[in-house]
Amino acid sequence: MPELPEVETIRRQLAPRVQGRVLEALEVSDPRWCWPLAGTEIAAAVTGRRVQRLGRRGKYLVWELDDEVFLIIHLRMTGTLLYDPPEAVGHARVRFTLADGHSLLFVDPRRFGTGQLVLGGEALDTFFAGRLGIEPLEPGFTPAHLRALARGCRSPAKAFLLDQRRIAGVGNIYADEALFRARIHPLRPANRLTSPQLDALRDAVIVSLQAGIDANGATIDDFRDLDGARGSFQNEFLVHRREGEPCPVCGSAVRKMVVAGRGTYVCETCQPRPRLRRPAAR
DNA sequence: CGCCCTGTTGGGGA
DNA sequence: ATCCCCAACAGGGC
Repeated sequence: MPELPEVETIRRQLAPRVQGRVLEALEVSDPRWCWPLAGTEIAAAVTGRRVQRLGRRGKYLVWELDDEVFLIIHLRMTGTLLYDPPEAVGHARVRFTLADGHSLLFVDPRRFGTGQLVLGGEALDTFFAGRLGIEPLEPGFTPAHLRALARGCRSPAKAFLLDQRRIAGVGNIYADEALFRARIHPLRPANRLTSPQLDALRDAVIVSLQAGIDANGATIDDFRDLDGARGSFQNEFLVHRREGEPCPVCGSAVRKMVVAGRGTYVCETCQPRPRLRRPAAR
């Protein structure tokens, strides 16, 4: 459930509670979590080290420990972090114990979440360079940059946004929201977007992600914050998961379709369907 | 009750 | 480059 805004929300809540603290223990009860490393190897590497900073890159949470030891956590679909959790919590996978007496529990029913150990700043750069593109909320995410990314990309705009190697952190929900705000149909090939459309898309990505951060990730109905509190407002989205409901702009019914293998919500009045290109003459 | 489908992600293989 | 399937589980519809 966490996309960039949700991971950022977790980071902001968690950072003041762990930064400057020493990790006293790490117990991994699910071997899948840190495969191919063993839980004991991760524990040995992080134990006794201080958390210098808790950062984020795309949808990854980055624990920067002493001696350039990095623990990189990804929550995938259903991962959650709980600070000082109650005793009986199902699907507990990893327990962090801090030297100040507090603890943190990684909970993940579906077990897609991962924790990886990276040694050295250079290895960290390599790790992200192979998987993540630009940070959409950083100044480098310019109209020119987005135009360069779209050039030569024949995939539908939705697939273009979901590819983490181009833009880091946009997931299925915020992709729908950004495309709606930019009035772009998810099926339109990225390399056939006009310059004004790409400029609008850049702004729409930023606005959509920032709206999610400003809502503390509470827009996703499943989202639990560090203290297990549920988001108060569900359904803050403009079109996502609003099949059949009226478009907030024009009132026509929001349609659901499958694009890039994911459920996709669109107002086909505001986001006109691309014309099928005539097959090349031969 | 059981079967089938869907899902907030990313990696690997075709 | 691009598409499809899969990981493992819960919940909803039929």
